Amino acid sequence: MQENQKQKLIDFYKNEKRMPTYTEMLKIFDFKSKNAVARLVEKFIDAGIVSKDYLGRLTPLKSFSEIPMLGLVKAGFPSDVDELNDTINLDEYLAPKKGSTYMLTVDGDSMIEAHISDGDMVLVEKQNTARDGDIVIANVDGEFTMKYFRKNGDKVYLQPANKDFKDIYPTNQLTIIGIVKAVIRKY
Amino acid sequence: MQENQKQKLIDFYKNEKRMPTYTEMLKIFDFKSKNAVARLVEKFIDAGIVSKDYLGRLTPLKSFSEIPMLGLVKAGFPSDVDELNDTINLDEYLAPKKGSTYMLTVDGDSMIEAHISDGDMVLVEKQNTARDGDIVIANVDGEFTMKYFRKNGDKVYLQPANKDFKDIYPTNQLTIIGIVKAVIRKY
DNA sequence: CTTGACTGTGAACGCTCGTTCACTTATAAT
DNA sequence: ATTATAAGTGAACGAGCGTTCACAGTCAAG
Repeated sequence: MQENQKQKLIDFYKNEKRMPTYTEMLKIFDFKSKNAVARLVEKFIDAGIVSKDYLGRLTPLKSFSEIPMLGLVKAGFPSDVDELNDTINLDEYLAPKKGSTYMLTVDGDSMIEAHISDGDMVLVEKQNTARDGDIVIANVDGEFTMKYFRKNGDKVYLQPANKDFKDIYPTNQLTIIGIVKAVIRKY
Repeated sequence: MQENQKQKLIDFYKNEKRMPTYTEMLKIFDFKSKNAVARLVEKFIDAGIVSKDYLGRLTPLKSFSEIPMLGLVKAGFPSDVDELNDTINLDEYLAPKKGSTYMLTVDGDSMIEAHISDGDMVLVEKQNTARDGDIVIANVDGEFTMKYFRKNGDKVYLQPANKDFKDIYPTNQLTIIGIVKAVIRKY
């Protein structure tokens, strides 16, 4: 099996969000007999690229949606990447609670000392409670903002991560809207 | 159609990486006739949750893999989330070149002024060229490191983002291994 | 040249899929 | 009570699926 056959299969799955039928694979791999396809599928299975579920249907395995997790930067890239079996699915890793996760763009540098810069993206899980130290999206007296949530006894306030900003003590209302679960910056 | 029917469908797709057959949906939705399933599927299609491709096969739409992109933090959450149609697929957004993207854990604070901290994750695209200003993973004289890549005429060196570190001028060898495309920090 | 392994073709077959039709039950309006 | 609409049952059907068999071509080893 060639590497580009594997890629063709992955490409199909990416485009169609499903596995191809054997008839479709005739075209994909330029065969003329479904038997040839069946043999190729067996090789895919042996190679651990796909599997068949309890109904005998083709299902994609890790290589379709996961990316390799290497160790520390210091360790560099291993000579043989195949040796590594630690992989991660970005979707599941970053947004496990799909229904209640949202992405926001950061505006301003009030959290710069927490290494969250203007223009970064944050993944927020919607919920209305927070613990001391969480980075939250909150509505304070009608304004939306992202800050550290601080709770000291029954004293509650929002704390920026920037010397130029002051702590925010709500005068009327402080509503926790969500908790920042991840920061993403793209170059 | 109830919301939890939609969720059952999404859960099935998440687990099996494919859509259920009508017979499987009998169990999922507790029907006894495939006709009832067919009617429900029509509603799913009308609701824009799934579609049928050119072969008449069910395929998932955005709600299966994408998360909503809201605007700036300042803008807060809209009252009606459904009004937003801007969504993003984390996998495609962060790792468009699946085959050559790897995830590394950052070791040390040499890039702290670029707001990349010890313990952060970086997504790296493997390639052996870089442009001035790129953040690269490189092998300098046998050591792996992450730094700014600097090129001034034919003078090439690596520059940390930390006053406590000095620029690195390779004595023997400098090999670009990959370019940092994204930084991810999870809380 | 023979042999065997590998790879592909072509055709046949049973099975399950999604569709469809007639009928029944439930819900709500008049 | 009557009617209309929606929602579910059960059975039947054609089509396409994945499987399998016999057979042909290719290539390297003996």
